[in-house]
Parts: sequence; C-alpha cells; structure tokens
Amino acid sequence: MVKTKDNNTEDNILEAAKNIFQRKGMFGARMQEIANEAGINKALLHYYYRSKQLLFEAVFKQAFGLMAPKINEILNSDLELETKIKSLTHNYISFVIKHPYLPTFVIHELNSNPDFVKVLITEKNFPNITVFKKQVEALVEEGKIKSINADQLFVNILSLTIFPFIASPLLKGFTRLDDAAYNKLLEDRKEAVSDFIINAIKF
Amino acid sequence: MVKTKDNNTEDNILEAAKNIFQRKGMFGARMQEIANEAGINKALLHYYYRSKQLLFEAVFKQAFGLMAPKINEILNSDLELETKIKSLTHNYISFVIKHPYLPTFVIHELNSNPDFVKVLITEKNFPNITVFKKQVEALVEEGKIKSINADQLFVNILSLTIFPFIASPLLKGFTRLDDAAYNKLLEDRKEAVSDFIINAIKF
DNA sequence: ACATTTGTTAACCGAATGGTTAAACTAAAT
DNA sequence: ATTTAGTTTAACCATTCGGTTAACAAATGT
Repeated sequence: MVKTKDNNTEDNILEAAKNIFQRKGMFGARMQEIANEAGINKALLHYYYRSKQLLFEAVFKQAFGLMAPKINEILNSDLELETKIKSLTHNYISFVIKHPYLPTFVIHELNSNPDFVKVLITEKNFPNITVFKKQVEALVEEGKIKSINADQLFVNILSLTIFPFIASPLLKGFTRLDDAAYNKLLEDRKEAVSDFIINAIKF
Repeated sequence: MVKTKDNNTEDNILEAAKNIFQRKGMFGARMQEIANEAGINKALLHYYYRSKQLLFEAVFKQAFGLMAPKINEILNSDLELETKIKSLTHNYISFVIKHPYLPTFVIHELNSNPDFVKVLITEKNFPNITVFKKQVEALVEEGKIKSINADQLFVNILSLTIFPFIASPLLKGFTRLDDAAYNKLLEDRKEAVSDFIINAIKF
C-alpha cells in the first residue's frame, strides 16, 4: 500500500505537535494532547519520536527551516538596496500572515534555550548578513543614503516586520482594533513597512 | 516589630516568583523552585498566594503595571510630536535595559492567554493612544509630516523599541555580535531609533 | 502458507508536581 | 504566665505526566 498524505502517521504527528507546541510552548504542551490532535495513541508518539524533547526538536527545526531560507535568499541576492528591502518585507510579511504562530514559537523557545542558537548558526541555511552589510556600508560611504549602522538597519527591518505578529494581542489592545481591522493593518504593512524604512534612509 | 523590606516574606516571594516566571514562563516554573529562590518552604507560597495561578497573576500584574504607565504618561503628554517620539523611545529603551525579561514575559503570556487583554484594558493605567493619534492626524492634515496612518506609526514605534529585546538570542545569531557588542547596539538605539523614525516621517 | 518486520493499542509505572494538613514556633497583647 | 494571632515547617496526598511493556494487527518478504 502506498502511504497517502492523510495516512502518514509520522507527518500527522509532526503537524499535530506543531499546532500544540506553537500554541502552548514546550512545557505547556502535553503528549496526550498531541496524540489526541493526531488521532492516535500516546505510545505511538514515542514509537516515532523517542521523547518529548526529540519531538519538540523536530518541530522546532521544521519551523525554523521554513523561516530562515526565505530571509537568507533575499539578503544575499544582488538586488538594489531599495528593491531588496521592499522584497524582504513584502515577502516576509506575506509568509508570516500564512504562518502567524511561527515567529512567536521560534523566538520564545530560543529565549528559554539561548544556546540552541549556536547549533542553528552552523546549519547551512542560517541567514548571513555580510553581503547586506557591505551593500549598506558602500551606499553610506558614497553618500547615496543617510548614515546608518548596517546592523541597526537590519534589526529595524526585522523588528518592523515580525513584532506586530508576536505582540498581536497586546497591540490589538493598545490600538483598540478588532481582529478584522488588525488583520487589515497587517496586510497594509506589506507596503507600509518598506515605505517607512526607505523614507528613513533616503535623502 | 516593624517589617523591614528584607524580611517581608510576601514581597520576597513575589520577587522570587518574578525571576522564575520570567525565565521559565507559567508552565515551566515549579513552585518548589520559587520557594527555594525565596529561601522558604513551599507551603508558604500557598499560605500567601493560594495557588500557582494566583501567584502568577500577581506577578504578571506587577510586571504589566511597570510597563504600561510609562508609555501612557508620555503618549498623553502635550509634547510636540518629534520630542514625544524621542522621549518615548529613549525612556522606554532605558527602562527595558533595566528590566530585560519584562516584555518577553508579558508578550508570551498574553499570547497563551489573549483574553487576559480584555481584563487589562479596563484598568486605569492601560495605555490609550487617542491623543497621540489625533496629534499625528493633525500634522498629516497640515502637511507638516509625511502621510502615515497613526496606528501604523504607533506599531512601528513599539516594534523598533521592544523587538530587539524579545528576540535578542535570534538577533545576536543573525548579526554575529557577542553579548557586549549587542548590549552596545541596544544602548545606541536610545538615539538611533528616534532618529530613524523622525527621518521616516519628516519632509 | 509461513515468518518476519512494522505499526498500533490498552494498561500500567514511577517520578514529579500542585496543593493540603496539622503541628510547632514567634512575638505581641492580656 | 497565658492567650492569641500570625508565620513557618515537615510530612503527606492525589493527580498528572512522560515514558514503558506486552500483546495484537497489518503489511511484507520468502
């Protein structure tokens, strides 16, 4: 029998675990809950992934593996800076709208286990910003954009892109927007963020 | 006998719980661990705060109570917009440098329990941005700053201010900065963030 | 047809954890 | 000195949770 996507228990587990872990975090999640979500017996979780820790790492790596290459690819492209920033924010915001739990999950778990970054850094797709930095420094040197530290600019780009997703309950509270209006605001950011950044650095 | 600050068990517990909860979150934290940190017996925790849930809520409200009024006060001051933004980012970044775990804690717990925002919103010190919005809209109307949606601007300010603290392990990885260099970058943001924002909105 | 491997389950286990209890200690009030 | 109210502790309890076992079922190979 050929395994169809629907019956592939291993993938079902990963999908279920992703949902539960992303909603409740490593400690809040219960193996039983994941088993229920996957529609299987709890022992099967241990059959496929030996322990909660290993299951968690599998989910984490999949999540991070979705986020990182996207950034990396654009950062190292040979686009002009302005186009690059537009592409970076537009693509990334679109991507996160489809996977809204992803950044929260990655960032929270990296906070409770900072040393894990050291492992991630060695992996092939981990974003490298040296090309981007050189590009920014050259433009500053040539007087084509306002003077700005490249690391700061990079941090700004990610902040403006990702934070509204991580802090959405808080920001919904502050702005008094309902879900629909807040989603509209996020949608608008596909354009608004790059406009804002480019205004900030161009003369 | 007058209770001194050092021996006030109730406050000791809150302080210990703050440390543990902020490092491990609601689920990761153990009552025994909090008791150890406070140098007391586990049963005392339940004597002063009836349950883990109530202890957690006490810590959370204290944490939020430190963050919110600061924002609120400045937002509703009658400073000129440019000065207000400078004050907002400078003060807030300084504040978070002193309490680096705070935003992570608040945001993560609000994510696992979004309905709690509804409770917070009703409290007196919860930030209200209507004054700020009117101010921005008026300046746009008069053509004194570039056209920008006030909610978006507010979201941008908070993103640029808070995100580098929440995502510090990740950003340290991306930028390849060590702890000292990253702290320097955060320190620099006291000025850099407001410059960036003001550049983005002024003609 | 039979044997072997792979997938799945119900029942169970030990450790950890949040919470309780009842007794002991302390210090001020009577 | 005795009472009283507040504080602290050790021991204990019930439940939850991650993980294991052993038996069974379904697929696969020979």
